[in-house]
Amino acid sequence: MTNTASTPPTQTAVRYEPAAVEAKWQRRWQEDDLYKAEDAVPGKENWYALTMFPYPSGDVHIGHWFAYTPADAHARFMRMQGYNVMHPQGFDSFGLPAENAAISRGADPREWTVANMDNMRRQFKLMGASYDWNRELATCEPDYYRWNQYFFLKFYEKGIAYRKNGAANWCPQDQTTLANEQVKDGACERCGTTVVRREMPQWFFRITDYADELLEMDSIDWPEKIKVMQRNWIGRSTGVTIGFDVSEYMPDGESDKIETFTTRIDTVYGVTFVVLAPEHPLVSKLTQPQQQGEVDAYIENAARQSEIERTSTEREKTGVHTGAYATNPLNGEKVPVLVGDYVLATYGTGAVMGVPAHDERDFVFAKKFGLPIRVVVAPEGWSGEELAEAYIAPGTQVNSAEFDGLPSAEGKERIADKIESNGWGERTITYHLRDWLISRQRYWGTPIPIIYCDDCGTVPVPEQDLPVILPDNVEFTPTGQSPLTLDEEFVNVPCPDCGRPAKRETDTMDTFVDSSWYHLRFTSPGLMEEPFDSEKVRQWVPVHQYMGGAEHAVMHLLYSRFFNKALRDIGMVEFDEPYTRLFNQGTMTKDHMKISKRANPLNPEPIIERFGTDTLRCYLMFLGPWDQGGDWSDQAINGISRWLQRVWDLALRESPSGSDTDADRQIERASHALTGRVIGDMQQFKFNTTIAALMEFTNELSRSRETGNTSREAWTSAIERLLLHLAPLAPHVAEELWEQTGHRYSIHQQSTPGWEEAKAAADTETIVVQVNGKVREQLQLPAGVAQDTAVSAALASEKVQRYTDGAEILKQIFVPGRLINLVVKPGK
RNA sequence: GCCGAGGUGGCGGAACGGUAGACGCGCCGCACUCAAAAUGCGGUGGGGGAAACCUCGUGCGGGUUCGAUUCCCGCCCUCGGCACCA
Repeated sequence: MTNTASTPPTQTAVRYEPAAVEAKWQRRWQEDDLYKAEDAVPGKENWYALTMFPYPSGDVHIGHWFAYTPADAHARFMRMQGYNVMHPQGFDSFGLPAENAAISRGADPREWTVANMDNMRRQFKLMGASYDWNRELATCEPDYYRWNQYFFLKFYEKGIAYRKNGAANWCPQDQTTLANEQVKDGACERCGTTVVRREMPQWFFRITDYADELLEMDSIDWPEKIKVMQRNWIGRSTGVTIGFDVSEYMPDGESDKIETFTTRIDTVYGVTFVVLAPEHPLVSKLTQPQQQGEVDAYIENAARQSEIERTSTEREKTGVHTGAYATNPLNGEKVPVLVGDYVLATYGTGAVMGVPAHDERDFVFAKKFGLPIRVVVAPEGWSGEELAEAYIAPGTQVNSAEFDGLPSAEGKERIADKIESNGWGERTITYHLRDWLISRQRYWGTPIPIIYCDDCGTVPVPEQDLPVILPDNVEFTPTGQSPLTLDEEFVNVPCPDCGRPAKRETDTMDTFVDSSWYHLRFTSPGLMEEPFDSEKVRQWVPVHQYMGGAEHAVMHLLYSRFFNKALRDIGMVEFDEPYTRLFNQGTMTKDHMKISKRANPLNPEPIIERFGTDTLRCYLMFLGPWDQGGDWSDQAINGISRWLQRVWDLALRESPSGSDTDADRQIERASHALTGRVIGDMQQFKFNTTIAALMEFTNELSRSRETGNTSREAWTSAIERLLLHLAPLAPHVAEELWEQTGHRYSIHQQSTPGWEEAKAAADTETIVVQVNGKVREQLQLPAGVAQDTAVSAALASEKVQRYTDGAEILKQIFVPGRLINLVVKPGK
């Protein structure tokens, strides 16, 4: 320091220099392996704190900081609360960007990924997060992905994995199929390109078998929002499947029925037409010769439409007659069979019964095609007039034969009974959820361990031959086939069963397979013989606290739950859910706009250089409630910087040495109150109010120092408490001050200080006096003052008397420790 | 359209049904300085008033209550998710 001579005595000689402090402690913690998690520590409960691991895209950006540093603060807090905490970090390192980098600039995907991981690991270490790096894993390593293959084989054995030919979602840009969950608004979730449908054999995981169990979420403490999104995605609906006979229109005297699904069987007497999806197999058979041309043209046109166009709700409903008629089994009526693309081939049975009076879409369709609209569920007070729009709500059965007069809710049950007893159909449950399509026609992923033999068919790779290694040096020409198809050495293998020449499956797995079980691998990352050590899994999993963004609500978080249940069913884990608690952080913006590299950049590195990691960490947590995201301000971070500087000065300047017991009591009161607030807030991830409480305490200490009456003991203990609460939030500066105030390393191995409600309580309390609900006076009264004493004091106040003089007091409300409200009737 | 979260000073945001605006930013004033920066101290919702104090005020309209940002009913707006799911 150059200005020591001119420094006034009240100034500290050494200013807070974050860079030096942070480098020093990061090195020390690493040398000492301070955050290494033992699998069991006597007397401590385990706490598995997990954040959704990152994709190694290249740099740790501000969004990573916003996701990971508050999560780390919480993990650190739990450690100080006496838990044995494991907080691991790794890389979700298979995926398209690596391959796209290979295509666009000839980089090797593995080298590109490894270089990114090295860089990001370095940047992560600048965060000062309490990660146990001994447990780091990367999903692109054979030691990891071989277990994806292992699980795949187990699932195949159990029938959970299967191969099926069908129309799959195809992204023309990424040149691969996608799972339903990865299609948003008819476009690829990753690149935004409109998805098309393509017929091809693909591998699936039978997630639909778990649909009902996945709906059961009472045992997990997750945000309601995520639960709702999962429920909606699974989309369970209960109804009736009912067949409409079309035999007389079938070629060659075949007999057949159109199976339709409805949730409104109470409206079945109002059916005036039946609509098939263009892709429905009966369309070709039922189309009568005179309609053939029109139907063909319609189907061809529908096929050319994109998914977005077809599913737009604004679009006009279109359709065409097949010339065939179907018989309603309940009343024997024949209704026309049409083809319409508002009916989806992928939902229910791909055919619907049209009830225009009681379904908005059917209403529009009927109006357009001049089909009859028959009311069968009457609104209250309905007297036979025509409807201006479809009537959706419940009502009374009419025009429904023997069911007339019943409330529609009851009609639903009775009609379903009748249908079932006559064998016309049955009660059915349908789901929006489809099986998880896991095949990807891409290189940078886990090879699917299957061999196709002309003689033996589909042959699983024997377990002892795992892993099927992803070869290096393949050609990247996005042709719609996996690059692996061009690797002769990879593709051509002898059949494991008969030894004759056979070919390997060349598709790779969806990377969401990798992230479905990584939390298990963190318990035993180096293990060679098994995917994980069951004993250690028992010690650590289910994950106690999972943290990450809500964008994975129906992808990762749903897949992972499914995967856990499938593992349970093959006897590999014992619990039903992978993540007990979940917390979703919100999205960070800058100037209320999305942060993006190009349009609205916010690079953390210069911020760290200027203010230090601790300041950035605290600022991100101070922005607002973590789950609501936050808006970055270049100016406001100064406030945090100033505050930490003040903490530094308070801790290091010479302590006061007064002997005023009142001053000491005041500090003690503030100290205990602080701890109570901090513990409550930190438990609930309310970092912003935690920091506000610490700032208030800092202000209190500053005032106390000004008066100089506080004793050395009281002061020292207050500073100690401040540092202990600061430690999870600003770990470096807290550690440095801990050392400089003469404490033993490390502050991060200390416990949260204790507190007592009684000591946190004030000796006097402010009682607000209201007259008719308006605040008129504030009285300082001894704590715990009784109602009559307080009221007498209030009535003695001149300010209160102004409003009570000559008035009649009707009522007194007394809230202990808070207020008095005098309800008066004014005199005169 | 449906589901979820929100709407509070110039800004980010606090408030078990009990003093609305904690804490911070910004701004204003003062101190320190030749000066500036940094730092420290004080002030800072609107209107009125020299002040004491009065009054209005938490998206809009009602209601419950001694008392409502908070609870209830009906709207408006913003953000996120889903959406021809039969």
